[in-house]
Amino acid sequence: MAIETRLSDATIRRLSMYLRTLEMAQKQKIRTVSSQYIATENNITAAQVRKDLSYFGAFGRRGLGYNVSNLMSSISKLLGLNRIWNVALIGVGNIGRALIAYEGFRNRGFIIKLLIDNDPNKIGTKVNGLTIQSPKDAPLFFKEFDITITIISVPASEAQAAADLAIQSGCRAILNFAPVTLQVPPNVFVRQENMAYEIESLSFFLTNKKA
Amino acid sequence: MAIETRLSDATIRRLSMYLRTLEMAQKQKIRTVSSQYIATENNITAAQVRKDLSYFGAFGRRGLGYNVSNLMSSISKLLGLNRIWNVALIGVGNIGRALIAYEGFRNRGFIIKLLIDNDPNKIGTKVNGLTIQSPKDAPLFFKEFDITITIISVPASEAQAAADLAIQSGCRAILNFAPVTLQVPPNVFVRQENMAYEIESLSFFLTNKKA
DNA sequence: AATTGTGAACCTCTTCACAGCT
DNA sequence: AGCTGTGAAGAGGTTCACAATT
Repeated sequence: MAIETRLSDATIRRLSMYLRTLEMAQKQKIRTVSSQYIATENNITAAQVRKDLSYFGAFGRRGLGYNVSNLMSSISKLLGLNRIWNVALIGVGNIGRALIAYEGFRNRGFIIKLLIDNDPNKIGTKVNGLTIQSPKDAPLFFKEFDITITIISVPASEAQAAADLAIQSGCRAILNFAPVTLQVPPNVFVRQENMAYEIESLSFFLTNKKA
Repeated sequence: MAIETRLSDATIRRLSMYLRTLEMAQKQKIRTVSSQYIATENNITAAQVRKDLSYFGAFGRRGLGYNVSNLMSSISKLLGLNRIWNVALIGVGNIGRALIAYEGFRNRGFIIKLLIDNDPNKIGTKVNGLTIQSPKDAPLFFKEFDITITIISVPASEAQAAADLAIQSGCRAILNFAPVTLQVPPNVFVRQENMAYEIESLSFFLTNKKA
């Protein structure tokens, strides 16, 4: 099915949430769930769940609900999770190392195949069986490993250069952990992952909203 | 100034972005910036910047723009960043260790003072000078270190228990790295940090939107 | 001339409410 | 009776456009 409607980022993120809810339900041998069940697990409304799914098709049965295993496989397909994605990681520091070992990526088919760092002391050494490569060899290795997604975990001051390198090497999707807004061409997708922004919003609420 | 208007999460997150833009401007010895300058750096509109700031007061001068250093200190105060926040971290695994070393927290006054893990082999050992404590001693240590924010970096299956522990220990703000929607009382603030959700939204776009 | 601050218009996302299916 | 799918209504967030100020 072609996706025509303008979909919000929020809808896509919620699909990921629904998928986890379904996985947990399946572990508990639950065969069928209602939109209300999914909603309660995620602190949202049942109408939101149904509306989100309706953008992509009709997956449920009126009066009965959704078959857990069918809906899981539908959402997996929608999110492009029924395949392997080869991932490069630029910046093998503390955060980078944690991400290399992170099961949450590997479990979903995101396999880190290429490590890049500009520190001469790191280049040539191995982390988790992968040799750290020099930025100047990036275009070569991006092609060799058929990289489609790049994770940036360098300091803020180097993030734009890292993004430029990934894009020059043919990569169109970036997950950025540096606290910088990257400037990229319109055909490149960027997701910002910002631990600092989130903790700052907590301090804002603690400071201003005496609950 | 009392904050009465219903503020969106998005506005708060953008304040963090503006603060970083201002810091970068200051490093370049820029004294004054326009809303357009801040907007361009963050890929948003100038009207959005002005509207966001207007919720909190009038920080600029018509015809001139915003004084960098004044606006920095105003936003810092708004976000509650003009002080130290004592932070506990539950779950000293790969992600946890990276967060303990993460400069982005410390630089902003978020100081990790307490480490908790339920692995008997870890309890009593030290990481970055901090002794890992047992969950059963949490209430005691939360009080002793005056913890106001808890970072959860345990596996998904243990995240709710970790949140319950933090809340029982008197903590009202949680930064959650586990891919689970936490159920908490209405007076507790939770921010979800989900690396997996973000990379999945990249695979969605790569799969569906041939740009 | 440049730029802010802001009410109003606009647009997008969420919720409602109910017809339609099981 | 129970629950989905969805058009319409409602709420919320963003952009416009311009008066006010330097």
